[in-house]
Amino acid sequence: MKREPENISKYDTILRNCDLLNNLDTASYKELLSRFHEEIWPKNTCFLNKEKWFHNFYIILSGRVKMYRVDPRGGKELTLFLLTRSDSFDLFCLLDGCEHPVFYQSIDRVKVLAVPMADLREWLAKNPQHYPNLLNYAGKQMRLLENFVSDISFVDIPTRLIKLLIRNVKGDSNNLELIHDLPNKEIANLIGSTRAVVNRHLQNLRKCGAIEISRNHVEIKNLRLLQRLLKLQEFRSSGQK
Amino acid sequence: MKREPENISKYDTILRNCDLLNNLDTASYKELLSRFHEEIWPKNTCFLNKEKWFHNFYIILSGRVKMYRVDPRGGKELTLFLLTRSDSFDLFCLLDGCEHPVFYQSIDRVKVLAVPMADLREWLAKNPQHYPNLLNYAGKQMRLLENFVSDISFVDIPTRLIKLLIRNVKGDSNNLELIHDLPNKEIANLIGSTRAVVNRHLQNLRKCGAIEISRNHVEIKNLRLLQRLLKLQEFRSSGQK
DNA sequence: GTATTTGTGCCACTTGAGTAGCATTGTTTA
DNA sequence: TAAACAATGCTACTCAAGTGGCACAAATAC
Repeated sequence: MKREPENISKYDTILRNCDLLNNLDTASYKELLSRFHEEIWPKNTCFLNKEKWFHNFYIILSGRVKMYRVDPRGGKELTLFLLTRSDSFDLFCLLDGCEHPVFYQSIDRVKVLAVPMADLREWLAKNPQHYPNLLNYAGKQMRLLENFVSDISFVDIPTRLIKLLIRNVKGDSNNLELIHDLPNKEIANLIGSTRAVVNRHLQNLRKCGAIEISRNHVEIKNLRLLQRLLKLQEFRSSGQK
Repeated sequence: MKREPENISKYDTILRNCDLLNNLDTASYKELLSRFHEEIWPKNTCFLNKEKWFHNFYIILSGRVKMYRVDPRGGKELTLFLLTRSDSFDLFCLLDGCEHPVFYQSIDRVKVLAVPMADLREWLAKNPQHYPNLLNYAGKQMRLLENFVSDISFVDIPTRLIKLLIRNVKGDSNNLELIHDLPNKEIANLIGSTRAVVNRHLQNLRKCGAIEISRNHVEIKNLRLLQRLLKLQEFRSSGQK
């Protein structure tokens, strides 16, 4: 499955969009990429982090990968990050070299570039001017996690659902990206809830004309309405106090 | 309030224990410390992050500082990190240079070493061999956040409370550190709950002899029992599925 | 083409966490 | 020392979220 860097260069736009690789000079960029090779994983492949990821670092070229935790008790799942093109993992292992007790699963057929973790560390040590890129990326991820914590603790399920939908519309269109074709169960995992509850609230949103639903498909019908509902939820909560 | 580095050297053990400064060579260490100055904040001083912290980076010498978020709606609080001696902040701003929408409040009279964020960045750029320290620390914090997310989403309040207590006993003793003198309200903020609910569960733990409670004081009476209760909770939850 | 699996929609039901309120008891301050 | 304040202990109540179950539809496998 190994390929030469020349072939890799066709992914330039994807890679330049990756937080770790943007604004690199051509020399560093090429040297780094020469250490990568391409891998393809079929849909729904699942790995425990420590087995494999511990030794490689990946950048996604196409397809989606979810990083999630499983409740050791009930088997409930929580999706921490839904990774897509230009995202990379596992940042945790890269940062501190420890195991990371999470699972990864491909949601589509996925193409990645892989590099041995040790190679990447070596390259960083040799080109320390690129550390700030990594720091930036780490900061970004930490902010996402922090927002997740406060959302789960402050915000109720219907509001979290609306926020999820709004966050995933592309630009000013009504087009849902990334999550439009997920089953209710996966949507529930993204906001820390359950299939039945998410379905209940999706039905409410459908009934008021904000969205349309079919099997493995959610479509935004009225983004403005969703935004108004969000404001309303915030108002209602504060009014009650 | 400025002091010379000679005075600072008396804090060596505290500073060497700080994740950012351990295993530095003496030269880098001294050069870095020379840029710091000491500050003292009275008890219960509260700052919004972006006003002040944006420009300085702090290492705590003594006393506790909580980093927390406030629900814009209800005014509910969530304590994200309870920082103490050898901890530092704000890591988020240091990493990516952006504002960080959190509050900081001193819980005790607090002594810190402060350094302008720009100085620290400059020092890092000049001594890039020390970036890995920072990466390590960032990784550690991310893991804490990730654990927080999954705890809030998977684990019920009584269990989170027991985990908080166990996590804060010093060594093998029964001594609660860091949180032993907090009011119920602050304990609630630490696990994402409310005063009344936390009190309810603390009473239960008291009634079965695991802890003793008085005003602004929680004491472990039977650590073994707490650990057994924790196992029991995990068992009960999984048994129900 | 049939069987099986996967996802949906919707019911009735349970429950843990949050809320409101208040009396009581320490602690601080004037 | 009195008054104000802060923290606690408890009660009764509400409600959102989760649970269990089932019929039905769509997709997939055989």
